[in-house]
Amino acid sequence: MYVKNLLIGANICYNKPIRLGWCVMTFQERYIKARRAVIEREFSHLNDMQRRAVLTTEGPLLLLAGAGSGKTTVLINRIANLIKYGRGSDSSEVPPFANEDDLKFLEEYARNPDAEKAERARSLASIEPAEPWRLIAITFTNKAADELKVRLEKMLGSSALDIWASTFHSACVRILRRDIGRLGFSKGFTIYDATDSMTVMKRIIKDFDLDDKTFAPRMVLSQISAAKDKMLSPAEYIKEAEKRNDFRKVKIGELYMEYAKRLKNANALDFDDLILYTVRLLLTDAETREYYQNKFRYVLIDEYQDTNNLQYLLASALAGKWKNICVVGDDDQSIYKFRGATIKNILDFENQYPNARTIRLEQNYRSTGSILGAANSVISNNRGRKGKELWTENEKGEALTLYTAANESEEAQYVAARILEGYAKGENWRDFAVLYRMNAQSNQLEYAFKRNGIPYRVIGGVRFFDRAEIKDILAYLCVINNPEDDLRLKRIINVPARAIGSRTVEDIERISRFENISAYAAIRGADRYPDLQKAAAKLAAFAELIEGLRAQSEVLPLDEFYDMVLEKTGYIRMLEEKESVENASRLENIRELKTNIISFLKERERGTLAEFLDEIALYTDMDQYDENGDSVVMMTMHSAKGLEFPTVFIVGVEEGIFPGIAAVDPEELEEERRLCYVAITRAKSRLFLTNAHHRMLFGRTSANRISRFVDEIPDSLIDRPRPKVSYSFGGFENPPKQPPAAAKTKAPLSFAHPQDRQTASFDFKKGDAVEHKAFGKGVVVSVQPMGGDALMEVAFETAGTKRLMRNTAGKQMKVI
DNA sequence: GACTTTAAAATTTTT
DNA sequence: TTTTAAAGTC
Repeated sequence: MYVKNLLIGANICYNKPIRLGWCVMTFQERYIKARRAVIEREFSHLNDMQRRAVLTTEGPLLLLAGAGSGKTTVLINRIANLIKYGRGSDSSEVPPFANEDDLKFLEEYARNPDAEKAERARSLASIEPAEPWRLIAITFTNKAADELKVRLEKMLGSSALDIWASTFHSACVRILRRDIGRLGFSKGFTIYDATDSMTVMKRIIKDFDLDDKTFAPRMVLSQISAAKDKMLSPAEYIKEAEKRNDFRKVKIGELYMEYAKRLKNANALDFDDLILYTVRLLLTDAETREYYQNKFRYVLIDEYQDTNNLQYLLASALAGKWKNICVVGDDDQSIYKFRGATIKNILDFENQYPNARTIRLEQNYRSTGSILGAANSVISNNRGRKGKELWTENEKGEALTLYTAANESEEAQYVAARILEGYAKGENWRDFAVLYRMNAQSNQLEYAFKRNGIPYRVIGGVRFFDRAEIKDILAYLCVINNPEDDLRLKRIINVPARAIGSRTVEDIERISRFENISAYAAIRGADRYPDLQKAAAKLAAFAELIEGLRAQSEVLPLDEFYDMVLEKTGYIRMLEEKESVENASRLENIRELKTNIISFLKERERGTLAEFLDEIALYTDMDQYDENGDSVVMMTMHSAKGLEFPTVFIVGVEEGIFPGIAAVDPEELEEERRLCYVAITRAKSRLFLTNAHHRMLFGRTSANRISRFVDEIPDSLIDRPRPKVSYSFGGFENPPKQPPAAAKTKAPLSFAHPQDRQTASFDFKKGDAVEHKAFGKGVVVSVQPMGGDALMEVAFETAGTKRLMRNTAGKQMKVI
């Protein structure tokens, strides 16, 4: 009885005042306990570790969050806690005004919360609740940042909008737009993306008369990026190279110097610069530093395992005053070393902050036991880990399936067959994802999916924002916004053709270099330079065009202005003049860009051109991926990070592909293994691994051994095919009669030859006027046959343009 | 200055 | 194999 009372001592103390002799808790202890109990109640939907992470608000915190462990949920709740209770859950302070009555109230409220008393409870339990603007949460992708924003707003209402939830890069842009003047740049800087940097570097290498094999632009740029990561200026870089008598490195240093100079002249910053200059600003300018350090009482960094040195410095600088820095990451999911990410940041966190606390989130809510077992088993072969083992209460589920195909096209057909099978059983297309090591592998899969009428989307590869027409239009907008932007000006000066040829452009370049003015300035003063006399009239007309649009950009709403740019520049006319499939899709893309503008305007009603360009500069394809459309998705394993799917296929699990041929040293191999871990843990309930006996890649056929990663999965978790099940049969035309495992049920449908598949009774042609039950009237824009089905694009009068599968949509739609 | 041919390169790529 | 850029031709 005594023992029991002691164990539940706290409860006893609630009822009986402290007079009872055996109850040794002081007022302070009881208050802290009651306060914590009150706050804990609010997060009772979380598991113990998650809750602990939410309630640990003060000081440095390392959150090791395994795949599928509810990381984002924790982040959101932690922010909510900070805003509502401040450091109440993580402090031993007792408010000086608190009395016995308050304590009793808290104790009672903890046991029996009463909505009417919530406000008093909150004020007694909180200590300095954080104003939303005191929080900064940094992620890597816009997608993650947006998700954070949306979920925070849902939870906290509009006050959530004051939280800085953004990517590293957009946070930096925000800081720099305010204060970059202190570094001698103008606030109107433009942002160069990777392609822009490449263009500049190619040009420099040419101007320097260097061999682009010894000095491959890609390699030079990555050296420069590495230098910036170490905060080395061009001069320092050269000095270091000279000290080591490294001629090649000296040359690279000179290229770096010229690159920096050209960007400076163009008033442009590349992606690395955005962070570099922000860090430099914070380190050198006390005023700016103090402003932000004071402001951000709580700093949260997501995906910490993927941060590079600069990002690490930025995070440390921002958290410099309050030291309330919470980093979330998973060392096992670090897959971006080649981009400068260093796993050291997460491994050394506890050394950097000796008083850091570490919490592991190891319960996985996503995958079956088998999938998790496979993932754990593979990753356990890596050394240099923080150590963490995921576990789950989910059921064991189906075993993994390994399928060995004869060649890559049979492999693709196998994947298609399994998907058709699942679809026939009522699963959605979007429940399937196919992951590969490199984009080049998507081709055969696309063929197979087309043959079988499976709607699909490929993420990555040729990117929307890398398409020529999109870059052209954006270049126009950039030049209008900032005519000094030489790079983009050169891109569009003769697109569409204005009879301003490469000769003239070279003259302009020479003059602008010689006079140390921008290309645009040279163009405006064309009649003053003898070399430009001949082209002067055309150049003047071009300058006139830009000036005119520039004036309009200040008065017209952005979407109307966009239309005007398309028209006045003659870009649309150029595409319409020559009718072709390519041009049609280009027009489509340009229209797509307008939807971006419109949705941007929805967010910010009076958004300016400059603001739009900022947002678009940091935008990627992944941000366009919406989970809502129903189609199978294909992407690289890298792109899949952070996503989840009921069924996942990992194709090409072969030595030389995955792990890739370049993964020679142990460190690189470990990175590949982490990539494997990421890929496996994307799957919720079913996982297929496939390899091929012979594979043609880049025009060469090779026979690869099966990936070592497969061998690292215990036999008990994976169904391997019976020996020689398929390869005596050859390609997909002669598939194995009985595909192994998982396919035991009715395979025939899935292996039907394409031509056997029922042809639809619906027939739609391009140009048909149609009426759809749900979408109303419209016109068929395109019909692309896909196996027995067809993918149609239909422009509806009110519902916009939709992509529909003929056999499905045909039931809802008729020609009118 | 526009168009055509040829040659070389192809991990992965959050911004 | 496929894509893209740079050199060559009209």
